[in-house]
Amino acid sequence: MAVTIKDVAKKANVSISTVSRVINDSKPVSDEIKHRVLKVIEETGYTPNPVARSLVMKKSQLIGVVVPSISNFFIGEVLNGIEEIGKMYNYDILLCNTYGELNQELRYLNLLKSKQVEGIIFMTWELKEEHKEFFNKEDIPIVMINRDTSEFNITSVSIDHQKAAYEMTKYLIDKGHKKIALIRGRIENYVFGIDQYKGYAKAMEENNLEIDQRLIKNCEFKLELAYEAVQEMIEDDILPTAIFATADSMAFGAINSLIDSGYKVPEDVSVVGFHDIKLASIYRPKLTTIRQPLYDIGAVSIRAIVKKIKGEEIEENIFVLPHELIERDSCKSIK
Amino acid sequence: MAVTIKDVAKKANVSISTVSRVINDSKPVSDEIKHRVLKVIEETGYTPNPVARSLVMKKSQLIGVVVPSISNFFIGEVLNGIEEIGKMYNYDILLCNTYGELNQELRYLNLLKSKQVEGIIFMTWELKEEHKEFFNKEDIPIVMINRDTSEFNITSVSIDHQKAAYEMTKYLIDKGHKKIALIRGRIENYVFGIDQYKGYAKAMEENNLEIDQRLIKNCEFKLELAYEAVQEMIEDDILPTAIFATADSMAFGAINSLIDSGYKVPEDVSVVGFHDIKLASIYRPKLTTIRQPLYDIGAVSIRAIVKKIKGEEIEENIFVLPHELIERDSCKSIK
DNA sequence: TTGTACGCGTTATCAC
DNA sequence: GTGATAACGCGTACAA
Repeated sequence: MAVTIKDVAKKANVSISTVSRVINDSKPVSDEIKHRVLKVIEETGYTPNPVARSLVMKKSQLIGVVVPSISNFFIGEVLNGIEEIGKMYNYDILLCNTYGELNQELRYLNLLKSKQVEGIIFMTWELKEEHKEFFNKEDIPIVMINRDTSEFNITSVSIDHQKAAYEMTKYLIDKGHKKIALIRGRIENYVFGIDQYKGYAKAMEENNLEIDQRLIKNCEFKLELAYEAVQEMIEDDILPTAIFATADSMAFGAINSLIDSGYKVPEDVSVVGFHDIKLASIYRPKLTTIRQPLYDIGAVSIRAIVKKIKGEEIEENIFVLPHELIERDSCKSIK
Repeated sequence: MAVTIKDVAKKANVSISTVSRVINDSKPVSDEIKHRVLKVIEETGYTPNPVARSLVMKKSQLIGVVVPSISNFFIGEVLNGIEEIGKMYNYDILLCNTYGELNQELRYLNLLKSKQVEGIIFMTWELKEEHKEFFNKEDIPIVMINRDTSEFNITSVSIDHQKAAYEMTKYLIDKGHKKIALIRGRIENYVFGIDQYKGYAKAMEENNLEIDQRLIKNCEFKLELAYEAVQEMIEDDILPTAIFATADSMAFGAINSLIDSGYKVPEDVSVVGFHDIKLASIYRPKLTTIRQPLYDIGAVSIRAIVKKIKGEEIEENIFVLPHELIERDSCKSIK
C-alpha cells in the first residue's frame, strides 16, 4: 500500500495540515518541523496522490489531444511539441485517435470532458458543424491546429497557407514555368485549400499566366488520387512543366505517376510539395517543398491552452507561424 | 458547475447509493426507480466524475505509454493499436515521449507511477540496467515492445527476428546472391541485432557461403550511417550484389548512397529492408522488406497489460507475432 | 430493494 | 505557526 499524507504526519508527529503545507509551501512552517517532515517524506518515499488532489482542486492537470491519426509524420511531430512543452507546465497528455471519423471525434470530445481534462487540442481533416456545436456549448479551452477558424471564435494555430502557396507558385514562375498544375486537398470544411488556391491564383495572375482549370485537381491529400490525377493529365495530353502539390504525399503520388509512365523528375516535369515530411529529403529526387514549423505548432498550441486555463487573455486568437521554402532537387529551371 | 450524483439523487427522490447502483448496475434496483433515475440522468446530462471514482476504487483507468519518439512511423502504428484496443477496454493512454534519453525515461516511469497508472507499456532504443531495476522494484504491470527480455522476467511482444532475418537472407540467396552485406542496428542492450545476425549467419552457412566481416556494419538504425557504410564499401571496392538492412530507413540510406554514386537499384545492387514502413511502398524502386504486424504488436501489448491488471495469468511471457516477407522491386535475381 | 454513513487522500477554512 | 475538520464525488458495508 502506498504511503499517504496521514502516514507521514504520524511519523513526523505533526498534523496532516502541516505536511500539506510543507509539500505545497502554501503557508509558513517553522524550519525545524519543515525539516523533520521533509526527512520523513524522503525516508518513506511519499508522493502526493494526484487523484485525490485533483478531486479537491477540481483540476486534473490533463490536456486532451484528439488527432485523426498518430502514424502520420506531420501529426507526430506536432505531438512532440505538445508533449514536451506540456510536461514543462506539468500537464499530461490524454491521447485520442479518431481516424478522422466524425462519430469517434464527437465521442472522444465528450469522453475528454467527462475525464475532466482542462483543455483540448483538436485536429481533424474536416471541421464540421457538429464540432462547432460542441465547442460553443462547452466552455473548456480549445485550440485547433491547421484549420481555418477565422469565421468563428475558436483559437487556432497554423501557417499562412495563402502566402506559402503564393511563394511557391512564384518560385516556379521565376524558374520559367508557365503551365503549372495545382494538386490540392479538400477545399470545403474550413481547410486551407481555398487559401492555397488564392495564393496560387494571385501569383499566376500577377504574372499574366493563364489558369487552366483542367490542371487544378482535388485529391484529398491522398497519394493515390494524386497519382491518378497526373495519369489523367498524361492521357489528356495536358501535362504541364511543373506540378505544385499542397501536400508532400500528393507530390510523391505525382512523381511516382510520372516515373511509372517513363517521365523523369525534374528533367521532364518539376514537382514541388508542401509540408516537408521526413520522406521529402530521403526520396530521390529530394523534394522541394514548404516547411512548416511542426514542433512549434504543437508548442504554441499547448502554450495557448495553458494560458487559457490560467484565465490569462491571449493576445490573438489566430496564431500564424512562419514557414520556409526548402529548395531541393525536384524542380528545375527552364528559362 | 457540473451535476453530481447527489443532484441526480435529489431530483429522482432516491439516495445516492441507488443512483450509484443503477449506473454500475452493481446491485438490483426496482424497475420503476431505475427508469426514474435513468431519466433524470438523461435530463441532467450527468456523467460520473472519474476522478472521484478513481480515488475510491484506487483505479485510474489509465495506462502509461512511454516511447522514444512519436514522429516515427513504426511507433505511430503501434500506438494506433494500443490506443484503439485500450479504449475498447475503457482505458486511456497517458503518452510520454523520451527521445530515448535514459533520464527522461526514468523520470517518466516514476511520474507515471505517481499518477497511479495501472500499467505501463515501454519502448526504448536501449534497455539498460536502470530500467530493469525500476521494473523489478515496482510491481506494476509492464510490457516491453520489441526488446529481448528472455533473460529476465518482463513480458515482451515482438516478432521472431532471427527467423525473419534467416528468411530474408535465404530469399536473397535463392535469387542467386552470394556476396550479401548485412547492415544492422545496435547489438548490445537486448536489442535484436544479435538474433538478426544469427539468422543471417545461419542462412549463409547452410548454403556454404562465406561471411565477409567487412560487409557486416553496425549503423544504429540511422539512415546517414548506412549511407556512409555503403560509401565505404564502394571506396574499398567490396560492393556486394545484395545488401540486407535490418531497418528500412537504413535500406534507404544504402539505396541513396548507391544512387548518388551512380549505381542502379536493383540492376547493379539489390537492397532489402526490414519493417515495411510506409515509405517502403512509396519510394522508387519499391522496397522488398519484412513486414511486422505493427498494429497487432500494440494491440497484443495492451491486451497483455489489461490481463495483468485484472490479475489473470497470461499464458506466455514472450509474445512472438508473425511476420511476412513483402516482395517488391528492390531486389533482382542474378541467376 | 433501499437508505445511512463512512472512507478514499487531499486541500482549505477555521480556530487556537 | 499549528491542528482539527469540512469539503471534493463517489462506492459500498451495513442496517433497515
